[in-house]
Amino acid sequence: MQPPFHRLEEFVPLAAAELALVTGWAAAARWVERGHSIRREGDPVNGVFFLMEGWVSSSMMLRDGRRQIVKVHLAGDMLGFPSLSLAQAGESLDAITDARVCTVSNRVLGRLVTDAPRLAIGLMLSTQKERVNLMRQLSWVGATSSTERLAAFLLDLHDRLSAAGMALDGGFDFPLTQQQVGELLGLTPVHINRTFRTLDGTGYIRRSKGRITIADFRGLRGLSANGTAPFAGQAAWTRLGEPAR
Amino acid sequence: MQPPFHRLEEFVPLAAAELALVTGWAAAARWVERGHSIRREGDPVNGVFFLMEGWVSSSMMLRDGRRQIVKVHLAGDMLGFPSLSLAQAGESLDAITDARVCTVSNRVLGRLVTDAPRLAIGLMLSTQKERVNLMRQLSWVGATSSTERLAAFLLDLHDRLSAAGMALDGGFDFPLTQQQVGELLGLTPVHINRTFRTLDGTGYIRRSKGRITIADFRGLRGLSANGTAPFAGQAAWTRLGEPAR
DNA sequence: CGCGTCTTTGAGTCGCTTCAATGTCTGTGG
DNA sequence: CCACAGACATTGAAGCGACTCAAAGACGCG
Repeated sequence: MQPPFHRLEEFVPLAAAELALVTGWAAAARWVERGHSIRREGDPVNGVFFLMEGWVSSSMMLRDGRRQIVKVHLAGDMLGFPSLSLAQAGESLDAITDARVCTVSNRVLGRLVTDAPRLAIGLMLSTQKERVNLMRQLSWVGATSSTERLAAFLLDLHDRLSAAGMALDGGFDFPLTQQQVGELLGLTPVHINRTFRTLDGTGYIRRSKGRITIADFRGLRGLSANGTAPFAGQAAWTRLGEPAR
Repeated sequence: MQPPFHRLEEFVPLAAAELALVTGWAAAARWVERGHSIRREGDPVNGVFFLMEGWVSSSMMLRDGRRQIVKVHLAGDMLGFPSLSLAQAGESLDAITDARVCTVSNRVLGRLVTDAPRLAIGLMLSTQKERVNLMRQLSWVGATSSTERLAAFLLDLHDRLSAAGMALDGGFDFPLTQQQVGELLGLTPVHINRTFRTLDGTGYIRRSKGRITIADFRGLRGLSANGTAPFAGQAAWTRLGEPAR
């Protein structure tokens, strides 16, 4: 199976040398078992990570022990970028399923601007995309009901899995526990359960163990409070004047 | 009054040529009146903005008309970066007070990597910082009570104003309406009001029109659910190997 | 003075939480 | 191959925090 570079090339196509570079990262991947941490809040920031395979959550802990999952990462995502601005890591990265990740050290990152300028710009745009996604999630959590929230999340997840070739006919693997979904959407696991039951009771989705199928896209989209974000793809790069040769 | 470049230099000190560049931006500033938009959701993405003076909100609209304010920007902030990844702007930028902003065009941005590499890296780190802040806000909104949320927001705001020299002895101007605070924290204006009254009834803060004073930092911090994020400052740059000459 | 915007207050309701118990599945060891 | 433990899902009942609806102050401005 080829490494999931689709996210890296979403905004800027990679030059041959750059492709070689990231292929080099991929060679040094390591396995992390389900439930184990890739990096914990407070750990030193030695670099960022590239997720080759599996699902990983990025979360922050509150003082009272409550946890907010900030994002569920899929294969192809870069992890840990935000902590570059911090003295110690501000987010925990935990493997939801068994996961394969490789580390991109600070040193390599620092050289990226000169060694792989197109990749650097691509990562910058990718980071902005993550910010948009965070803003969208914030708006779900801040301003919508549990049904709207869950609907929006499932649709978003489907789109992302779909882009990675991991969804077929609206169906996809779903390894998250209801507890985790709750921590992501700011709801209790109990209420997540009732909301799930509402959605599949109404026929919007179907569930079997470890798997979800979206049965009625139109209906779900009707529930969800905001549409799909119009990411610009390569146009974002062109717009900047394709500065990196 | 000198332009608020403190945010631009938080992570990487600017070279003389770079300082000249941003001073050039500042020369072309324009005024935006309180209540008016700098850019609306759906507008074309012609560049980003630098906020010279005043308060600006960045918000997303949901289909049902509800609005989520994603961030309150202060003088020195860069605005509109996330929309670089989008085909049309995904966020509205609205002047909360009269504001002075200048535009940084796509073309200028595109050249930044080669023309002002240190600034480019500084902006990249700054963007990561914004991501951390967004994550923190998400965790407030997703997992804390109204009191904790408001306390955390006021403390955070104070710290930011303080860094810009706009707070004295815990006191600062506060031009937001309770409606806007509600849209920011995911609560109704009515409930924001009651929460405010609780906070100043208990003596944590004092309010007079358009102004807030934090009277009991220790107490407020006790309410707030997470501490201050440990931003790395110049160390973040050093860690990357100071790659940009 | 009068109008619009914002703040404050009260009363009633609802969505989500809490607490608690039961059901179901999976893996594991005897 | 069955018994059992642990993790997860499901369900019910009761409570509470935040919302809704509504009305009345307070302030600023023309």
